[in-house]
Amino acid sequence: MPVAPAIPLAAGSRRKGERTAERILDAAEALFAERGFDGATLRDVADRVGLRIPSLYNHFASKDSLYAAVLERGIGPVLEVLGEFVDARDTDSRDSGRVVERVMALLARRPNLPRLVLHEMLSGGQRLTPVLRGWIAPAFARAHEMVEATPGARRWEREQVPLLVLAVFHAVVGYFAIAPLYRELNGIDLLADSSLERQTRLMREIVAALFRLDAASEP
Amino acid sequence: MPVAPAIPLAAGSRRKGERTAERILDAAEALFAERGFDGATLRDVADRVGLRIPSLYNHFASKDSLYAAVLERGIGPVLEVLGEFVDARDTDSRDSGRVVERVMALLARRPNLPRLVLHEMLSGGQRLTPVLRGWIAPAFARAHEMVEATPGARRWEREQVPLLVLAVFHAVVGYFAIAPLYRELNGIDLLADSSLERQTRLMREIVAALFRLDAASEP
Amino acid sequence: MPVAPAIPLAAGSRRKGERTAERILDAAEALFAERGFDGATLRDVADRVGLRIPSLYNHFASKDSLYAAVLERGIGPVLEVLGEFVDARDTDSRDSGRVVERVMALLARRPNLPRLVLHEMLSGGQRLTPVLRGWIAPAFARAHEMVEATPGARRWEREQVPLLVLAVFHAVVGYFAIAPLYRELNGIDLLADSSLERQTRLMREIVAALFRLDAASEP
Amino acid sequence: MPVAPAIPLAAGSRRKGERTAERILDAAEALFAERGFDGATLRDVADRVGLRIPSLYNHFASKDSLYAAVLERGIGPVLEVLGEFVDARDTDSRDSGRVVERVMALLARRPNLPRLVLHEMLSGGQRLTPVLRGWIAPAFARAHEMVEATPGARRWEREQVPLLVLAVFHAVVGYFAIAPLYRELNGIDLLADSSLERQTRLMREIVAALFRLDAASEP
DNA sequence: GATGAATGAGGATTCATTCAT
DNA sequence: AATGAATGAATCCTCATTCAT
Repeated sequence: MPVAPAIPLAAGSRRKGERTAERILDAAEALFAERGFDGATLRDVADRVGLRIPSLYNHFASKDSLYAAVLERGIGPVLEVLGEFVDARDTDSRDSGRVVERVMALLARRPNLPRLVLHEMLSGGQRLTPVLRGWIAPAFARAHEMVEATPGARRWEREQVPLLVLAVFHAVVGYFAIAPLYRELNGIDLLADSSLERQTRLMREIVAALFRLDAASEP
Repeated sequence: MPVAPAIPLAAGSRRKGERTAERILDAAEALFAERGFDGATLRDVADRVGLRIPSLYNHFASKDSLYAAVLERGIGPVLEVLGEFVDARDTDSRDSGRVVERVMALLARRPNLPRLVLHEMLSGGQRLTPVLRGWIAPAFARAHEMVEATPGARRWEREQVPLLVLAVFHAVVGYFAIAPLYRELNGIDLLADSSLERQTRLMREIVAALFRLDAASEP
Repeated sequence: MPVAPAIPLAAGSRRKGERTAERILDAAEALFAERGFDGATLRDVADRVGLRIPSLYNHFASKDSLYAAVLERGIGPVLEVLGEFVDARDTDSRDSGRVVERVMALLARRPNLPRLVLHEMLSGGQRLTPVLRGWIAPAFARAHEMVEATPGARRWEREQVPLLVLAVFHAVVGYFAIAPLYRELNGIDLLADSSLERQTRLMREIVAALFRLDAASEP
Repeated sequence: MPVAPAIPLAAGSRRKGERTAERILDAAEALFAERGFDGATLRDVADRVGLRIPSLYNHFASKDSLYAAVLERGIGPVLEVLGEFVDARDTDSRDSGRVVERVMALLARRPNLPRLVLHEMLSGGQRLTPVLRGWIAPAFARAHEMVEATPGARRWEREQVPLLVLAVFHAVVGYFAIAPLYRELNGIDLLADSSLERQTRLMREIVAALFRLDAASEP
C-alpha cells in the first residue's frame, strides 16, 4: 500500500487516486468512442491504463457507471456553453458565431466526444443518464423558440427550423466522428488546425445564415 | 446445387432458401443498425427470424459475412444512384435535386441503412468490404472535381467544398439515424411522410445552393 | 445400406453406389489415420469425396459405423496373413520371413493402416469392433504358444517373449506411422522403395532371430 | 505480479496459483494422452481439477498453449537425458545401458508421456513447439553420427542404423502406450515393476547390441 | 489501492444427425 | 442417391464481476 504523502501536495496536483480515476476515464473515453459500449472491454481499458481489471472497480462501480462518468464528464462543458447561449435573455448577448467557435474548440480538444454522442444516438440513448436525458428535450425546445423569435430566420418555414438545427448538429458532430476514416481514405486530417479552422468558419456561416437578422447584410 | 425448377417461378416467389436468407438479412440489418456489430448477437437475429442459431450458418458463413452481406445489399442501390450522378458526363444530365430525392426515397425505405453507415463510420470502417472501401475514395474525389467544375460553386473556397459535401452527407445520414431518439424525446416521427418531405426539400435547397450555377439568382 | 446385388457383377465393374462407398472409405481412411476419430470430421470426408455430408448417410449409418468399416476393411487382410501363420499346424509351413514380407507389403500399400491402428491403441481400443477385439487376445495367445514351442527361441526368457512380439509390432507399425513426420524433419521418405526394402530386411532379421531354430545356422 | 516473498518458501511449498497450474497440467496430460488433442475437452480438464472452465484461462492462454505446456513439461527431462548422452564427448562416458535405464525410469513415472508423443507423431507434429521441433532433427543427426562412429556398430549397414534407432524408439514408446489396452485384453499390467524391469532389460540388450564395441564378443 | 483467482452468463462456431424434397 | 435446411449438443473462448489477500 502506498504511504500517504506527509506533506500536502502543491495546488494543481491531485492525489494519486484521483489521477488514476482520470486516467481510467481518458482510456475509457477513447475506447467507448472507438468501439461503442459493447465493443469496448474493461480489459482494453485496464491495459491502456496499465492496471488489472479488478483495479478499475476501485474507482468505478461497474462498466455502466464508468460509461456514465465518461459521458457526463465529456458532455458537461458542451451543455454549459449551449445552455448559456440558449438561456441568454437579451438578444444581443446571443452571439451565434461565438457559440459555434466555443463548441468547435471544445470538441477539437475532446474529439472523442462527438463519436461518443453518435454512438449514444444510434443506440437510441439507452444509456443516457436521466440528467442528460432531461437536458435534451427542453434545450431543444428553447432553441426552437429562440430561432423562431429571431426575425430574419422567418425566411425558413416554421417546421423547417428544427430540421435545420438537427442538420447543423449532425454536420458538426459528424465532422469529428468521420475524421479517422477520412484520414485513412483521403489522407487529410480533419483534426489539423487548418481543417478545423475552415470547418469552424463554414459552420459559423451556416449558423449565421440560420439566425441572420438581415439576409441582405451577408457578403 | 439445387436443380433448376422445371417451371419458372411466379414473379416475386423465390426458393425457400432464398427467402430465408432474405429474412435473415432483414433481421440482421435491423439489429446491426440498432446495436452495431458487437451489440447485435446471432441469438437475436435467429430469434427474430424464428430459427435456431446454427441454421444461420446454412445461409451465411459467419457473423462477419452476414454483416458484409447486409452492408452490400443496403449500400448497393445508394451507390448506384450516386454513381450515376457522379459519372454523368454532361452537366445537364446532372440534376442534383433529383439525386437528393432519389437518395432520400431510398433511405426512407431502408431507414436502417444510415444507422448502419454511421456505425461503420464510427468504427473506422474496419468491416467495410474491400469493394466498398474501394468505392468511397474515388467517388469522393469525383464529387470534388465535379463541384469544383461547377462555375457557380466557385463562391465556395476550394478547400471548403469537401467539407460542404461532408456536411450534407452527415445531415442526411444523421437525420435518419436520430429518428428513433428524436421521436422518443420530442414525440415527432421524422420518418413520417410530412417530415420526410420537408427534410427532402431542405436538403434539395442546400444541395442546390452548393451546385448553383448562378449564385446571383439566389434571393 | 445398399442392397446386395442379385446378380454377380462382371469382373472389375462395380455399381456406381459401391464405387461411391469405396471412395468414401478411402477418404475416411486417410482422414481417420491423419487426425484420429475425433479430429476427422464428416465435412472433411465429404469434401474429399466431392459430396455433401448428408450423402454419406446413404452409405454408412453413422460416423461410428464408417469408422468401423474403415477399420475392418483395412485390418482384415493383415489379420488373414497373420492368422494363416499362427494357425499353420506344421512348423515347416511357418515361414516367418515370408510373413514379415507379406505384412510389410500390405502395409506399404495401405500406409494409413498402421496409423489407424496406433490411434486405436492409444484410445484404448474403445472403438474396436467386437469382432476385432475378439481376434486380438486369442491371436496373441497363439503367437505366444507358438514362439514358446519353437526350440531355438528358448534362449529368451519365457516372460520376455511377449515383450519381444510387442516390440516387433511397434517397430513395424511405428515405422509407417512416423513416415510423414520423418520426411518433414529429415527429408527422407520412409515409404520409398529403398527404405521399405531395408526396413523389411531389418524386420526379417529381427523376427528370424526371435524364431531362430538354431542361432548358429544363421549367416 | 506477486511480490517476492521475504522469506524463502519451504521446500515443496508453492504459491497457490502455481499449484493449481500444476494440477491443471496433470489433468491435461492424462486427458491429452488418453484422447489426443481433439478428443480431450477443457470441460474434462476442468472437471478433473475441480474448477470451472473459465478458470483454466487464468493459468493458460488457450487450449493450444495448455497442450504445449504439457508437452514441454513432459518431454523436457527426457530430452535432457538423451541430450547428455548424445553430447558426451568421450566414448567412455556414454553408457548406453544407463541411458536406457534412466529413460525407462522417467517414462515409468510419467507413463502418459509416450502416448502424448505418439499422438503428436500421428498428427505429423502439427503442434510441436518450435523449440521441440528444433531439437529433434539435430538430435537425430547426432545420434546417427554417434552410432556410426561406434566401431562394433559397423556390422549394421550404414543406412540401417537410423531404422534401428527408430525401431528402438518405437519399441520403447509403444510399450507404454499399449499398456492400458494390453492390460484390458491380456490382464497383464505392463506398468507393474516386474514388467518394467523385464522390458528395461530387453531394451538394454537391444541397445547394447546396437552400440556394442566388440562385435566378436557376441555369442 | 491493487491484484490473482474464480466464475456465471453468454458469444460465435462446429459437428453429427435428421428430414423433406 | 443426393442435398438444402434445420437443429441439439457441445466446443473454445470472452467478459463483467466478485472476493480474499
